[in-house]
Amino acid sequence: MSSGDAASALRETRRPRKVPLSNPDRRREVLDAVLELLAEVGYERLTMDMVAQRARASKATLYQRWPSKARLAVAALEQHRPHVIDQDTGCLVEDLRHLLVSWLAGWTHLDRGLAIALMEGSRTDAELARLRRERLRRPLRQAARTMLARARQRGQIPDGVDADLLLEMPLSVVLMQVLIEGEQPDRALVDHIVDRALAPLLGTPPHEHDE
Amino acid sequence: MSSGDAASALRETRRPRKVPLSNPDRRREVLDAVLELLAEVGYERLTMDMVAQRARASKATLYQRWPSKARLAVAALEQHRPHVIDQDTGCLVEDLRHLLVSWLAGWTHLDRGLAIALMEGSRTDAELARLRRERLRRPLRQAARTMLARARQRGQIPDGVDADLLLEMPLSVVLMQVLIEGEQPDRALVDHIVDRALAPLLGTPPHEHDE
Amino acid sequence: MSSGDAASALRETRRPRKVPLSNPDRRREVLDAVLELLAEVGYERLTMDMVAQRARASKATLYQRWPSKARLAVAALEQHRPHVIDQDTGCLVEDLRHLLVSWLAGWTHLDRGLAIALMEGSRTDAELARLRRERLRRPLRQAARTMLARARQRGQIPDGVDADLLLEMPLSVVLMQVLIEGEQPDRALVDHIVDRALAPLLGTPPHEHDE
Amino acid sequence: MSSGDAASALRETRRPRKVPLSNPDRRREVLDAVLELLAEVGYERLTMDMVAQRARASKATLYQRWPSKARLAVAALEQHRPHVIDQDTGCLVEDLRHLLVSWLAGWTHLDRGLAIALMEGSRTDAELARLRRERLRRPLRQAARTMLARARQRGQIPDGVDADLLLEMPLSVVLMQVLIEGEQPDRALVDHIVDRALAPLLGTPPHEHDE
DNA sequence: TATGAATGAGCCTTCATTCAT
DNA sequence: TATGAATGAAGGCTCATTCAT
Repeated sequence: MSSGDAASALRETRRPRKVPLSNPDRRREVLDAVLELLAEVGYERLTMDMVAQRARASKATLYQRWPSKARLAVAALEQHRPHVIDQDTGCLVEDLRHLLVSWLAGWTHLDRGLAIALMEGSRTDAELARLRRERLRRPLRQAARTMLARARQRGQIPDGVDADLLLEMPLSVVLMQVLIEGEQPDRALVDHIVDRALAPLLGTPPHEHDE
Repeated sequence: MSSGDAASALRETRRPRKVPLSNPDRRREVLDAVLELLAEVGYERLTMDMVAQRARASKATLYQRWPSKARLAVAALEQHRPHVIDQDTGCLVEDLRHLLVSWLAGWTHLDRGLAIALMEGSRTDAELARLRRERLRRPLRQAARTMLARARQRGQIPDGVDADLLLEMPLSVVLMQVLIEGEQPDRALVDHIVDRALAPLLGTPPHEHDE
Repeated sequence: MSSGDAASALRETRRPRKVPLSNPDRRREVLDAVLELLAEVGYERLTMDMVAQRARASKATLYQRWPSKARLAVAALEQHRPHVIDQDTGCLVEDLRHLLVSWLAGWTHLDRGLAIALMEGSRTDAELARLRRERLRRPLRQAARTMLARARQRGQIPDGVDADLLLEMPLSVVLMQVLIEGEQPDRALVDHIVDRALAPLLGTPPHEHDE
Repeated sequence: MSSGDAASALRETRRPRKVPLSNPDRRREVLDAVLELLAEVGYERLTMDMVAQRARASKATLYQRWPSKARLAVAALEQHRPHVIDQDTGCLVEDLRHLLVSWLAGWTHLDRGLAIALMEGSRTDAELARLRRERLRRPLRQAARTMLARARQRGQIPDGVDADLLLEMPLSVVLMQVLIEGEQPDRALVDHIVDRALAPLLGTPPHEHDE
């Protein structure tokens, strides 16, 4: 009998527990459980028992691969990389809109909880603090770099304006909405910011966008 | 001299505490200890033992006044009201700068920790969730309302611009800087945002400011 | 204003707390509260706070008069004396019935709880142990003594029978019913025992009694 | 000899406990500790620390197997089943004597304390209340059923007598003696009741019994 | 005397981590 | 390697009792 597709075997939540943590699919399965729980209850309230139960592993097994709760959380968050797509529309405002929307699209219901968990855990774990800094805004910023370079070349950035702030401002507004108000971010918020602040301030003519 | 000023008695850090919690100064002293600890370790890691120790009270005494850890935290945060000053300079950009700077001035080293503690605790306590929503941005927003109304009357808000976003954007940038990057916010950051984004975008001539 | 009838003043559950414990009515009021609580929650679960609240006194006041929880409970139970009436009907079986019924009549809903509380508290307090022994059966036994003497004189006690057991048996059955089964004892149970055991065994002709 | 008999390993009171609670002998050992403590201090005053200490286990270990103090007590009492032996001597009075004596023989020094603990705990725990009803008299009653049936067939039960009371009365007397007077029940008490009440009342000739 | 308030010593329960198989 | 089980060290909350007014 060939062992077949390990991932699909795991998906059948049937008995055959026995897949070792050396198996990457099994490892991912465990880390996904951790992510879910971090998002649901936060870092402090996450217990190793919860993880063991949801991942159907024994705590001792978890400790075999990850030496502490903090390191397990770090491993889980390391694996969770948000993705952002930069697209060249020829217009700074539209490029910004695309960037923000693509970033939002990657936010699942997990991410709000994870962001808070990351802040919580950062107090006591340096690795988590590093992840917090790296993950929450850096991906978007990096993607934005080339986009803003294009805009500068096209002369779309007014004199005296720090281009980075053109991304920073809408991004921060969206993140705050999520973290503080606790609401799910959506495309409408991005459009509102773009259309009622960035576009008029940058002197870009109003854009027709679908939906 | 009679038994005299209770507050001054408290200041002498002599053993025989014994000042009752019915004394407002003593109560404030305890709540301040709670605020410090919330800022230091967060809500989940805050223990009643810590509070008792720092406030030099027994846990039983604390429970006599506040029926649970959550309610104690709420009481502490209730007492900690941020303050913001609106000043009419005749110029939207300068009014904004003043508002943000006065808001920042109210941030002590506590506030970053408290903001995170508030997010942490919100997961499990509805009162804390309410406080999170009320405290983190509402005070600034309300102060901003009249300021923005003035600017609109003066015709300083460009067509198509949602005036609220003119506050929301710099404010969010500062808050994110604090929460995500973990840095102390300072006047320089406010000035940077105002001078390198808002002013040029709003077409306001560069302003000379001290420091 | 004359202070009037202290007891009636107490009954009006209005403000005028202030009656000192030196007042016997006030003292009785407190001890009644203790009895109620003992019956409701037992000895161990009785707290001084409960007593203070129900009696509308401060704990410190209670401790002024009674030096400990155990002594307060003892005082309350001391004051609660069951009463039994012996009546001469000329017939042993009917005398017994009357005795048991009069004893039962004195049982309020309190007594079951008190009996258990007494056993609970007896483990740690010698005074309560003494009360347990004295109160639970002695009153009835003493009342029974003369009754049984009369029966002996009338020749109603068969040869070889220990007269004390003629009381002890039905009494124990009723007490067990209460303590173990947790049911309220009633006249029907007494009648059943008398009519379906004592009377036939003693050769007494069946008696007509109203229900 | 291999690692061998777990029970004998337990008997050597050496340090390295480590025998898991999955081992029935170890489990019984723990539950026996609970029974002892229940008998000694009652239900309310029983603490998990006491159990842990006497059973040489950690509290956390206890909680792994039993989810609460109440359930642990229930488990201990469930395991402690009184036993009664019915023997056919051809004579109702002697059958009764045997029944009561065999029941008494099963009473260890524990049972008085347990009976009280059961009444205490019943106030707050429904499971304990059930146990109280089931354990304290039911075993004896059931054993008595067939015995009384035999007696009825033999015509040994006088007209008008409720046979159940013939057991209930002596049984209650003994139980009350134990619970109220706090004395150890012994064979002499049973003999006294049988010889000085039941036998003469039932018209059975005096019986010679040893000791 | 009556009381508002304080407190040391627990109590039940949980958790991250480690053993032994 | 995976796991069932054990545990020291808290953590939130309560209680009998004592102060101070």
